[in-house]
Amino acid sequence: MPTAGPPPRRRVTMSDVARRAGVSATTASFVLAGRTDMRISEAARQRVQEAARALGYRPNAIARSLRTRSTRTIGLVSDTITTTPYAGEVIRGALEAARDREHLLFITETGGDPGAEPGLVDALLDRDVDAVIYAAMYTRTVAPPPQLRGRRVVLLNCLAPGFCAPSVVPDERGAGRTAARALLEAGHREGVWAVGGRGLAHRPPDGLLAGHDRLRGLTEELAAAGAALAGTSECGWEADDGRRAVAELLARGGPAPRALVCATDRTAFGAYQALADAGLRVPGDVSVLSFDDQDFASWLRPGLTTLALPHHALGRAAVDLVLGGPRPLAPEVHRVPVPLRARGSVGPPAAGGGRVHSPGADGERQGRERTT
Amino acid sequence: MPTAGPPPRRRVTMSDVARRAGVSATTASFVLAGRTDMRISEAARQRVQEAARALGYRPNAIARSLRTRSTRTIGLVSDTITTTPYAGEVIRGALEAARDREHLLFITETGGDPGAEPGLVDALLDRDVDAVIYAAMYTRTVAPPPQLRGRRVVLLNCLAPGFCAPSVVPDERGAGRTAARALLEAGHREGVWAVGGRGLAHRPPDGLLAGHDRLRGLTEELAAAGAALAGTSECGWEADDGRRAVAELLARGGPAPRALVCATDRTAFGAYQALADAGLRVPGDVSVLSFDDQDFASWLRPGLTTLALPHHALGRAAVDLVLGGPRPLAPEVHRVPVPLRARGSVGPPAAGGGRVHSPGADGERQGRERTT
DNA sequence: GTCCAGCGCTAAATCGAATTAGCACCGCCA
DNA sequence: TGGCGGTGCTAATTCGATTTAGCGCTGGAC
Repeated sequence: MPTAGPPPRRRVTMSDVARRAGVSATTASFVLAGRTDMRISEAARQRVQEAARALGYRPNAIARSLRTRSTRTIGLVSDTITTTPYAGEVIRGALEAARDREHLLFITETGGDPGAEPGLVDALLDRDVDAVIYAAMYTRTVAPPPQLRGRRVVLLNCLAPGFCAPSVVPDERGAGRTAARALLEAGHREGVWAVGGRGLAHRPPDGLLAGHDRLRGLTEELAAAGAALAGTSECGWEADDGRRAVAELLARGGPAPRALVCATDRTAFGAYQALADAGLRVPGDVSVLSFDDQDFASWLRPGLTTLALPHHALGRAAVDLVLGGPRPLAPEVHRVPVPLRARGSVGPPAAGGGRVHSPGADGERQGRERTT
Repeated sequence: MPTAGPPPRRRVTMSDVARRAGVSATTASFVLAGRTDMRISEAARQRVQEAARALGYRPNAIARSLRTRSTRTIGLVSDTITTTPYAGEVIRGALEAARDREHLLFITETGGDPGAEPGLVDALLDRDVDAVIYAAMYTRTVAPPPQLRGRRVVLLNCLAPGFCAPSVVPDERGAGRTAARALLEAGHREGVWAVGGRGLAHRPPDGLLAGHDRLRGLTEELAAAGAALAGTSECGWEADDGRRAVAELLARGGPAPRALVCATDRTAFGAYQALADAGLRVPGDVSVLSFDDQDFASWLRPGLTTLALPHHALGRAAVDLVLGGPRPLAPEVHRVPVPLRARGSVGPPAAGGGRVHSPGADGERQGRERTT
C-alpha cells in the first residue's frame, strides 16, 4: 500500500522500543536513562539503543513529568514585558540560560492588571513548573501572590520585603558611583545636575528604587572627591519630560550647568534637544550622561555616554540562580554590575561661563567627530 | 502541634476530594469537569464542589494532559526575539491572545543559530504542545524543520514555500500604497525617493520580502495617480546607513528630492541628521516618511510620520488562528493592515527649488510646531 | 547434592487524571 | 413474584514513563 498523506503517526513509546529490542520496558528505561545501578548486558544495551534510534524514539516529557515531578520547565511572571523596549533582553538572557540547562520557559504577563496574577501563577503551578521567576520591568518593590510562598522563586528586578526569596537587581548604587567617577575623571567638580533624579512615586504603587540608589551612589562618590551635586531637577521618564526639565534649568538664573546626569536615555534625548535649542554644544558646553543604553544612544550625535542597565545579564542570572542555586534558596540580594558605555557626550567642563553660544549645526558637527 | 515552617504540602488530588465528598474519583471527575453525560444526584454534586473548594483542589495539568493529549500550551519558535525592539510587541500580542484562550506560551529562540532549531522544536514536541508558532523577526522566507510537518503550525512574519501552513504577515504592499497616498495627498508628485528601498539580500539567507512588496505598493499607487518614483537609494537598515545614503543623495547633482520614503525609522533618523547637516528643513524642504513606528519616532522634531508595523496584532492573529482556526489549517496568507501614524514629517512640497537653506535651529523650530 | 551469591532481567506499582464498562438498587408492571 | 428499565453510582483501564521488588538461572564452594 502506498503511503497516502501524513502517516497517522502514533507516537513511538518506550514499549515499542522495548519490544523491538526484545527486552522489557524496564530494561529499556534503564538503558535510555543511562542508569548504571542495574546490571544490563552490553548486548541488551546495544539492542535498546539501536531500536530507539531506528524508531526515532523520543521520551514523552508529560508522562515522565507525571512520575518524576520535574518538568524541566520554568515560569516567568511579569507585569508588562514590553512597555519597555529592553524587556526583550531580559527574556533573551533568561531564554539563553534556560536553554543551557535544558529547560523551557513559560512566559506570562499580567498586562498591568494585578488581578490577573493569581490566575497566571496557578496556571504555572498546575503545570508543575520547577521554578518561578517573578519579574518587574522597572526596579521596584513588589508583593508576590501567596501561592508562591515556599516555592522555588527568584525575584527579578524587584525586591519583596517579607517574602523569602532571593532578588536579582542592577547595582544601581554602583552605577551612580561609576557615573560620578566618569564625570570626575573628565574634570567635572561643579555644575553637575541630576535630571529626573530620584524618581520616587512616578509609578504606582511603591515608587521606584532605582533612582534613589543611583542618586546615593552618585552623591557618595562626588563627596569622596570633595565635590557635590549642584542640584536635582525631578521630572518624568520620557523624552519630552527631559526636554522641558532641561529647558527650565537653563532658563533659571544662577551658574550654568556643566554636566547633566539623566535618569534615562529618553530624558537625555530630550536634554539634547533642549541644549540644541539653547545653542549649547554637547559635550563642549555641557556634558550629558545617562542610564539605560537603549539602541538610539549610539545614533545620537555625539553618541550618548550611558550606563548600560544589564538586562540580558539579569535574565541570565535569575535563571542560573533559580536552577543552579542552593536548596533552599537564600533570600539574598544579588546586584549585577552596570557597565559604562563611554561615547562622546562627556568631556572636560567648559572653561569660561559660556552661557550662550553660536547656534546649531556647528555644535552638532563638533559632536559628530566624537561619535563612534 | 504548632505549625512549623511551610507545610509539606502534598498536592491535593482528585481522590482527596472524592474521599472527602464520600464518592468515587470517577464521580468527582465528572462533577468537576462539569459533564452532564452521567447522572449524578444534586446532593453528590454539591458535596464534591464543596470538598474541592474546602481543600483548594486544583487539577494536575500534567496528569490530565497525559490522558487527554492536550496541554493547553503553545510553543513559539523564533530566530532572535530581541535584535529588534518591537519583537516584544509580537510576544505581548501572542501572550494576550493565549491568555484569552487559557493557554500558556513556551517561548524559545535559536539566537540566530539554525542548528539549535531542531533541538528546540523537539523539546516543544516532547512536551506535547498543542500548536507551534514559527516566527521570524524580519519578514522573510523560511524553511521550518521537518518535525513540524503535519503539525498544527502558523508562520508568523514569514512565508515558507512548500510548507503547508498559514502565514500571518504585515500587508507590506498595502503599506506601500498607504505611504504613496499620504505623499500624494500632501501634494507630492515629483522628487519622491525611496531610501533603503528594496532591501534584498541584506539578511541571509533569503533576503527580505518586506522591501520588495512595499516598493511595489508604493510605485503602483504613485502610477495610479500618474506620478512615479524619482529614484531609489539602497542602503542598510541602521541610522548611520540612512544618514550616509541621504547625504550622498543630496550631494549628487540633479533636481532636489522633495520626499524620502525610508525603509525603517532608524534610516529616517539618519535622514533627519543628513538633512539638518545640509540645512534643510523637515517637512518644509523635504518630507520624510518611514516604516516601523519605533518609540523614538514621536520624540523627533518634527514627529516622524511612519507606517506602524502591527507587531502586536501579528502576535495576536497568529495565536488566534492557530488555536481558533479550522482543522486542518488552510495554507493561506493572512495580511494584517499597517496603519499610518501621521505626525509632522510630511508636508506640502517646497514651492521653489530651494537647494540650500538657512541653517539648523530655525528648521528644527518650525518642525517643532508640528510635533504632537 | 545443596546452598548461596551474583547476574540479568521482568512484573507490578505508581504518578493523577479521564473514560469505558457495568453493577446495585428501586419502583413499576404484569 | 419475576422481569425490566431507569437512576446513580463504582471498578477498572488507560495515558507513558519511572522505580521498587523480586525471580530464575548459573557456577562455585563445601
